[in-house]
Amino acid sequence: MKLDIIQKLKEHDLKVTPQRLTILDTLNRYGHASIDEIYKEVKKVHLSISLATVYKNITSLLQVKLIKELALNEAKSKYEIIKEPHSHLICKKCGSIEDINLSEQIEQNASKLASAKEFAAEETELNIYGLCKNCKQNN
Amino acid sequence: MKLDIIQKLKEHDLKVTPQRLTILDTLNRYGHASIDEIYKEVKKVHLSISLATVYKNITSLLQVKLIKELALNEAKSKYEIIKEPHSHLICKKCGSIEDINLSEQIEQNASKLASAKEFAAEETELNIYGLCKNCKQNN
DNA sequence: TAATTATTTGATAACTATTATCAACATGCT
DNA sequence: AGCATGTTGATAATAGTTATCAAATAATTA
Repeated sequence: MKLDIIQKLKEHDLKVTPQRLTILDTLNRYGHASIDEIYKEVKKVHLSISLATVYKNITSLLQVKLIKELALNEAKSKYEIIKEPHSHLICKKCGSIEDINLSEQIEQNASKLASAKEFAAEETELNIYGLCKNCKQNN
Repeated sequence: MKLDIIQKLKEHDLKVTPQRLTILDTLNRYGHASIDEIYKEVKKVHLSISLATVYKNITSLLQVKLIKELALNEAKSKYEIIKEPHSHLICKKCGSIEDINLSEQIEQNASKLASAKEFAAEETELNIYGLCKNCKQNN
């Protein structure tokens, strides 16, 4: 089930610890989670986990590109497991984040714009801020 | 020249102080700047400006929407004066940021995707991470 | 499976970043 | 000029992140 993850950890000399797996599992279940959210959630399983352990793991998981940061305007960064490229619908009110498929058009268009400036694009990030379905109604 | 800015400040009961104008001027010249960069720069003019003053100004300028935050992955946020919508080419090596025009196509496409999810899009943000012309060469 | 090595964990100290407080001061208005 | 209100600068208080290090654990080897 998570053989690919374990393999990637081993490739980079990262050990497969229960804490690390629980962090990854939390990210999987949450989709996107902040340091605090991860910490609170992982503590349910590992009562004595240290906040520092969460930070250290996030750093190493970023380095080996198992996860990526999602830096947000006026809010704390969230982290997500790397999968296919996608965009984000970010609710300004409740903070919820929904993934949507990045149409290829957009990505192609973006890298075209970039190469016109002789910029070597590696990653395209499209974030849409606004109000989610729910918050739009209860306004 | 900056009548529109002064007007907007007054509309929101923000006073036109020299420090505040210098911060705006710095953002204008830099294009994008972090808190630290603004602080260092403004200090050249106002020797005794406090870091707290910079923070407070950034907060109030954000509130009245004269500037916006640019939250970056693995780097400190930068701030920019709000003008026409545009995208960013962000160099992972030197940290430089270049504005590019967001083709209308992309924006339209994005809000189409959003409304399909019943999401009320307010702002679309397209960031392209990679290597700038310069860093690409000296690699 | 015991021994060995390298990494990780947890606790906490150290450091960095941000916000709050408040008296003195500056701005905008009349 | 005089008043009301917002701002500044200094600094204390918080919050967020990173560094340190001994004890514990995972992975490897014998």
